[in-house]
Amino acid sequence: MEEKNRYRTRQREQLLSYLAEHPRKHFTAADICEHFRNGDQKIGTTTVYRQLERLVTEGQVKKYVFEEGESACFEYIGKGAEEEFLCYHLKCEKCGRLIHLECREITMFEKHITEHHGFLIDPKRTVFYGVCRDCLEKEDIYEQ
Amino acid sequence: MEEKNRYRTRQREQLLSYLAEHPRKHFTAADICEHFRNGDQKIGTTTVYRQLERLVTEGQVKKYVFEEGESACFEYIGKGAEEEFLCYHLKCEKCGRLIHLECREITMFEKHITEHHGFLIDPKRTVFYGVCRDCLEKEDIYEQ
DNA sequence: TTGCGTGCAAAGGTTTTGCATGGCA
DNA sequence: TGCCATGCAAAACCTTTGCACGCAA
Repeated sequence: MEEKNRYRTRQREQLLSYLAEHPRKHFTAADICEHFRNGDQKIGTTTVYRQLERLVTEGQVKKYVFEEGESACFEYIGKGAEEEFLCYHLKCEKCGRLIHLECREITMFEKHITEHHGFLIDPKRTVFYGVCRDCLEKEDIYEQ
Repeated sequence: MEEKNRYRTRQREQLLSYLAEHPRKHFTAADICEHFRNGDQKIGTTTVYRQLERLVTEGQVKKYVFEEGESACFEYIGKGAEEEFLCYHLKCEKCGRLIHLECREITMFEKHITEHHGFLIDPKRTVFYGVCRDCLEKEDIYEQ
């Protein structure tokens, strides 16, 4: 999947900057549209959706779906080294923390899925949802 | 959450039977509406949604919500052990197919993540995005 | 008879698409 | 100049709601 010739437009730059200025924050498409609704900053809804889609494909932004009926959330994760670019992410459903997973096991698992199930996983799109260590400990305290 | 007085209607019985006849298969609400579109089997859309919701509440049916804007999937699990039926899914980004993953490796991987990364993965929410076998083959033919 | 269930039509909300125009390289 | 990007309006989609009628118990 080669990067085609792409243009740097005002809209793309502004959108990306905005996300990058707020790491660890979740935005819905609507949030972003709202922010870029006025004056010379204006970005149309369609463009917001299309650029977000591209950024997710490129791996600069993660997309989450939490609850049904809620809009998808987007979070900036940046453009790191090539390796980091390809790493998987864990997302805590309790506290929202995003964990970068650096792990040899997953490479093996990936290979297994490709070879035995004929499926090529896309790490940029894939997110492991679950509960992180800290939140698990809190649960233990309060629920048991 | 007490069960209120509930009626056994033709629609409910037929819907439940249909699901029960296809365990481990996932249906969208649209699939079900489609199936019950004709003749004396007819069930209205609203009823399908409302009964599905009830069945989920009762625990007889599992509901997966993977992507906003895409339909939720429903899967019959019966009245028995609920946890055993939790499995992972692969989603093809090309053709949109949702694939049940039945795989021993992932259990090992899951365990590794829990033990070494302190993160408990939620299979209900987690989906592996990528490209399925069929679409990979098509790509090979046309793109190379 | 009582009140839950059904289903049509319409609403609600998010995301996508068609198409003409705009703008980067 | 050649493409890609933009953005308006409209469509597409999934799901929920209002409301009158139907039907199980």
